[in-house]
Amino acid sequence: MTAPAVSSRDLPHPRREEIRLEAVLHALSDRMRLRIVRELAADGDELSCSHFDLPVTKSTTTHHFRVLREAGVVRQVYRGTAKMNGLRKDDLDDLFPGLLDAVLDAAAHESRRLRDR
Amino acid sequence: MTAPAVSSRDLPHPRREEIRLEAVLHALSDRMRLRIVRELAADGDELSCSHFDLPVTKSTTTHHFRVLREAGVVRQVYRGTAKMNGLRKDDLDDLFPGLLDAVLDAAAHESRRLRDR
DNA sequence: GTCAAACTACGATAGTTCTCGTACAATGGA
DNA sequence: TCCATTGTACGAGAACTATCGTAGTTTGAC
Repeated sequence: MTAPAVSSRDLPHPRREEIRLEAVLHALSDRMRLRIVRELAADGDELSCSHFDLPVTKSTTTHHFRVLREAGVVRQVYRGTAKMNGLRKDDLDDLFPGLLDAVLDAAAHESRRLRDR
Repeated sequence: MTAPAVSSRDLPHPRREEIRLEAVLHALSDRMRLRIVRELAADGDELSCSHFDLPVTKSTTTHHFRVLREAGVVRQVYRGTAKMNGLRKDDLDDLFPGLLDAVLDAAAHESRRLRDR
């Protein structure tokens, strides 16, 4: 038990040592999820699910957040009716130094490149 | 046409600018394929498909190499009866600086960590 | 207690993926 | 020419994925 539950509703997260590279890469290999992770990294803080304006339904959004959580990429905590999402940057940086930043850089590179024709 | 065909049998590859981050991450998010890429990176040279002793059948191996090729991760060329595979490190490093090395480092970290209990 | 907001659960569908086995094709040597 | 090596094509099955819609739960405010 690292942190006290913020709500009666707890969500299962992999412990740091249970996070697997393949699962992380898989979680990041989807348009929507990469977009979520980029926004979380850019903001640097916790964001609610509803903050993201994704072109899919709410239930699909729920699905993508669960994939990210189960892979160990984000940490989710209920705060009232909202479910807050935070990047597990500390855990990822410890396990896979430089990986998250490299992926974020790569995503930025690519979107810049595609934008400039 | 960058390089002359080594054989009458040519294989389709994405051009550098057609390589997509999500496809690369997806290609790398599989046990077998990550293993292939790690061996290619460690060897530094071209290796034939048969060089890899993967715990799957030949047709499955063919499948994985095709996924890697179509994502732009490896370049495949026929040389006699052998099909040689080389990492497209130059292209990947140009498009996504540091990404490949970060993934390879992460894989090395993880396998070391799992080996040491 | 009622209500709206936020999110989940479940069932369904269409598409993709990983895997195999069998049969086939191309190459290079004996 | 015949053969061994190497890899492909095709068909198929089981599992997974992304997506949706509908119906439900939890919470906080009124």
